[in-house]
Amino acid sequence: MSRERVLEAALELLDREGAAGLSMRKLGKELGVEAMTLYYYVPNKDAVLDGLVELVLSRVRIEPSGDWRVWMRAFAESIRAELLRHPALMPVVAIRPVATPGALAMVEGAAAALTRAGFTAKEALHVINAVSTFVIGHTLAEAGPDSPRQPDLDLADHPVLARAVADGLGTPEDHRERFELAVAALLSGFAPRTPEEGTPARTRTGRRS
Amino acid sequence: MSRERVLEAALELLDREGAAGLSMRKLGKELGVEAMTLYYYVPNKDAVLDGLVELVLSRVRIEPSGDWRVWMRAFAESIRAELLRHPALMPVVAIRPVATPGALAMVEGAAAALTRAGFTAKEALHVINAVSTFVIGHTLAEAGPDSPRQPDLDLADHPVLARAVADGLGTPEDHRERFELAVAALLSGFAPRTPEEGTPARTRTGRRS
DNA sequence: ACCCTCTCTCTTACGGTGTAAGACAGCAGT
DNA sequence: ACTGCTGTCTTACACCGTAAGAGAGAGGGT
Repeated sequence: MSRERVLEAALELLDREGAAGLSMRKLGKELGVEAMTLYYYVPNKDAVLDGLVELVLSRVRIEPSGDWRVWMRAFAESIRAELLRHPALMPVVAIRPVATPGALAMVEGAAAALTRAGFTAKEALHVINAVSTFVIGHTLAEAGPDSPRQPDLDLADHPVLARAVADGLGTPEDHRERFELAVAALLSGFAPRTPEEGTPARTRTGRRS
Repeated sequence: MSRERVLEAALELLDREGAAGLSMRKLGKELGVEAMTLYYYVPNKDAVLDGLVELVLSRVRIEPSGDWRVWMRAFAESIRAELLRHPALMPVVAIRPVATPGALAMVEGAAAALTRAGFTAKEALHVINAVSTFVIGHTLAEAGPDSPRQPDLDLADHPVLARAVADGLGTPEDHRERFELAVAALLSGFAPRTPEEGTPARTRTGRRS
């Protein structure tokens, strides 16, 4: 028994039963142990949740080399992928600012790479902040409980909405599509004051007035 | 006594005591009434939370006329402003998809305006989705509990981070600044296939390679 | 052999939660 | 006067996080 085993079991329980199903007593039962025993390995439930967030987010991959827009996009997609693996964790992730050493190191690495691409330190963190908050917001909407459709009201006199739904809005592929579109849009809106290493402002969604 | 009074009292209690302080019993006490009485006006606690989200979000203003990027930005800022008025509501907003008739009407209005600016119905909803999920994600990070600074680890060997903090990262003005920057970036990344009504792709952050 | 200390698990208990079930008061209509 | 509706209350249940401390077992020192 160890903090690691507790966290693993907690994550599994969370995935299986949802956020409401994760209680200290059930978690104890899962490990064949009484609830209070867990408190030997973990100070309280909040610490378990923090640990879960840390655990999941530590699996995010980032490889800051080459065109910064390219690896930033990969970074965004990696966050989204890890989060979508554990939808019930989303509300937890949403509230908890991650300040673990690992996360800080990751941010530092990305920021350093961005400064190498011509950004100011502050600008670099702006970019990182914009991307990560966007990803969390978007994934939150994606993974949350699907909106309770009231099928009469929906399309009645909302022609544009109706049109979009008919075009496939709301399907899983659509989610992915609009995520990628939005990330591309967001990244295309940032640029270092003094661009280095080749790759000038890649066109991607047909802008360039 | 009415659903409205219950919701008002709930919002006030939430603002005053935080999310953990909003319980049916305390809410009852606030209204000079026993907890169970509330269940005459509201089916359950989740409905109260839904009502709160609806209430706060219904105050968001949107005026879709003129340059779409301009009113979209105002829309984003309006969402942020209303959310920041009730920080304790943020975790609640984050989870609950809003599908009330009012919200739908708002979305429809914005989408219609965007199609008038040359967007496809689906594209229009992509833009709206991108902006609103971004605003929620960003405001969540902003309003959440500030990260527990461990002052030794922070700047020790993270030079870029240290540099950014020295430049004012993390201050309230910085929050606003990076919000506006990111929204501008995001919006500048979208464009209708067939732009109409004058205003071509406004420059705002010095891109234009 | 003894005892001591440390590690780990347990039991018990407290004050809180959301809410189901139903009793009861007051008032309206017939 | 009786009926039925509206609004409030009481009681109760199952669950939660966790504080406090008891007790089992192992290991080492004397």
